[in-house]
Amino acid sequence: MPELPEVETIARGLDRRVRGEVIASVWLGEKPEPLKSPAAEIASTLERKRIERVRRVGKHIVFDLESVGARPPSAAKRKAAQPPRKAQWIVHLGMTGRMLVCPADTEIAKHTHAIAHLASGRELRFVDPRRFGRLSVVPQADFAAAGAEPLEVDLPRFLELFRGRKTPIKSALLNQNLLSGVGNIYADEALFRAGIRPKRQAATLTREQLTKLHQALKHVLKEAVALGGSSVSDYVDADGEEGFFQLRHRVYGREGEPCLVCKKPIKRVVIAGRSSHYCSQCQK
DNA sequence: ACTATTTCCTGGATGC
DNA sequence: TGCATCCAGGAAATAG
Repeated sequence: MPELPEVETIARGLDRRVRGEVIASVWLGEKPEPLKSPAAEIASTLERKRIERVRRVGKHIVFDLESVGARPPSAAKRKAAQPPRKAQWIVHLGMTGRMLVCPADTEIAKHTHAIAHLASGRELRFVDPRRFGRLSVVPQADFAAAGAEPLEVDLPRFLELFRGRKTPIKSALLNQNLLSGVGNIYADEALFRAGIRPKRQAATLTREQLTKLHQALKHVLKEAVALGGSSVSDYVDADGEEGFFQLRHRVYGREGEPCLVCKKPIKRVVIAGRSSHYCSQCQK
């Protein structure tokens, strides 16, 4: 389940492997579900573009693109409607989405929904069994996440995010319109490190508690990025390498196991349809 | 304007 | 072994 650290790891790997490559042509699968933009628009936007850079915004992978096609032959034509020279390809991996870079003769995996044929002969493939992932294009280069970047948000803005919110703090952390990039694992891990129960109403948290949460969230995300993310289920990065942050999980996926601080069994409750793990002794 | 719930989707785990 | 059922969850859609 790719969250900020996993997407960051994948985006860095993709940047290293396909930066500077030109997308020659694009194949899109039959089923339209993973396509947020119309297929024809995706294809026409991606083709004959150079990948200038690959980076992460929230949980999205952003490909910054620039046209490489022949210049218009005349000034008159240049004035006519030209496709934008700059554009962005936005990929959301959902739960099970993967971006593979491989030689063209590599066998096409089941659930392959999109293939970008690169001028070098290699291919960039989007594979997503559960089809929660989404592909879209931004004709200009102005994609922005809805919420704040967790690694950049300062304390005053962080405090402001939760003011007056009656929803459980866990739900608020998962709300991408508030913070972009936090998912189930890192919400649970940050709340444990901050000593806050996931069901606590966001608005009832003290300034001191939110300050602690602000620090805990940044700390846990940075540590996870440094370790290449958490490999649970089948997550691997762009090179097929697993992350190691799952070895540092203190509550996520540890229901019934002893708290690493106080030895009390870790509890699991469902909040907004999501498993939430916490220690009833250490978190209040 | 918020908040809570439902829905989408498939593979792996579980139970009989 | 086989078959049915449940579960995982990001985020959009829907309901309240």
